[in-house]
Amino acid sequence: MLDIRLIREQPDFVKSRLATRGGEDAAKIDEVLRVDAERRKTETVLQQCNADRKRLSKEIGAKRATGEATEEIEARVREIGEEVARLNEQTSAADEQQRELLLGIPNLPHANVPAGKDANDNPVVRSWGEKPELKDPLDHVALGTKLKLFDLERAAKLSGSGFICFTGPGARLERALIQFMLDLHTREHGYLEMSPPFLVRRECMIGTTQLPKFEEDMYGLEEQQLFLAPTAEVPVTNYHREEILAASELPKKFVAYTPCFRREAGSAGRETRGILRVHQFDKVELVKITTPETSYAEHESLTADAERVLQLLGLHYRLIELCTGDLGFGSAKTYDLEVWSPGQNAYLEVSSCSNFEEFQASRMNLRFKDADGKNRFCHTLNGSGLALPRLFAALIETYQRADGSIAIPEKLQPYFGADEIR
RNA sequence: GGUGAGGUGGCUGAGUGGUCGAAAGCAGCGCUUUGCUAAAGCGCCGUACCCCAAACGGGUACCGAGGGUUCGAAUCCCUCCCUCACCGCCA
Repeated sequence: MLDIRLIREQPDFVKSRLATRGGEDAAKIDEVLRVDAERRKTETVLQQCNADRKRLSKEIGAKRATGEATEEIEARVREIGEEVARLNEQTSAADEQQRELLLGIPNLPHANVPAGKDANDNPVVRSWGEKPELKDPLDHVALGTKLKLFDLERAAKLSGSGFICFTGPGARLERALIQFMLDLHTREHGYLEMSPPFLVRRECMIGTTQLPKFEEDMYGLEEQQLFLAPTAEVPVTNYHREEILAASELPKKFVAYTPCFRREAGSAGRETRGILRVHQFDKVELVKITTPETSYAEHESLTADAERVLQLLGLHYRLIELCTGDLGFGSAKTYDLEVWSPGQNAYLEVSSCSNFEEFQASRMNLRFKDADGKNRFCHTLNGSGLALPRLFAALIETYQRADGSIAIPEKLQPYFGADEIR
């Protein structure tokens, strides 16, 4: 969340940066300032009362020791006590209100993020490879059905629409991709592999900004007060929550494969054909915890690490930068990686690489000790490396052959154990 | 799930109602002594927040979390969370 001190000291700057996102957050800033001023006023009075009570209580102790009467002071302290209780309630209510307001205000876009209204204004940063030349390519649903790589109808029988059941060579290809990506990131890019819990506490979901704003998109277990993680970002970034790390151990680089659970409320009809938008999918996720000084360099290298997957698999892609109006709630800067899908005749988002700066760290109280011994918030970053179903779709569509079989890219063959599917 | 023990500062560990934000030791930082190493002595050494133009200034809160009792709670009571041990159940 945003630093209340920054809001206090430079409200106009904060408002103008938020305005580039296109929302109406200026009113929230005014509201939070009002609550903050009120809160500090009562807090000062409260602290004065507490000081009085503390002093007088000690006096009672001293007088009792010498046998002096204390009834009068006791009565006074009791009065102050009532006042304290009242003010206490007021301050903690204001505290809570302030935190709630702050949790609902999005991050400031980094100064160099291109201004824009929506996805149409996202500039292409670079692209790699070429669109494959295919005559009447089948899309992944046709291919997958024909070669029995997955079964969407039977998956719906199990869990409803929006679920996939990979089968036979499809299941094996999925697993091969996961293994391939984990090996690449751990062996060549220096990430530490994690296999975290998939169910997480509410505080974690607040820490990485899924809550409180996007609760309707999350699956939760009401009774147990746990949520199904919509991405490994949640358990992995929160791994060090409430900790003070040594500057020397930063940056920390984690890679984790997990299933991801998303309700996708309100997205019915959009990109819902086949396996492109589902309620449960697998993903390999990259997470970094860094110092503020290095986070943007680490952001570039994290993005490059994700791109490497597509390069090694020989899949055409482009990298776009999200403009201010399209930026996610907690992000200061984001690159989206889009792979080419011959079947859709479109680019599919397979990774979103973001630098959250201290937005998440402040929510989860994740800090490090700097060279001067001061505790400062870390910066957190993450990006998919990559999301499986769309990668799967782009891969089988790109490598389909005229005879209906699918070639397996060379780098993947050792993992898949064959050079084609037919 | 049951029973029992426990959760105090970076660590170890005292503290069972008053002057305790908390003894002591270790680690860390600074200074002094010393030919070097070692050792010794002295001092500093938690976090968050509030007031102040600012300070090596003043203040409040925090002893797992939240409530309660009391003039006053690390200390007493209740609820919850977590850790450990044993038992039960289980992949």
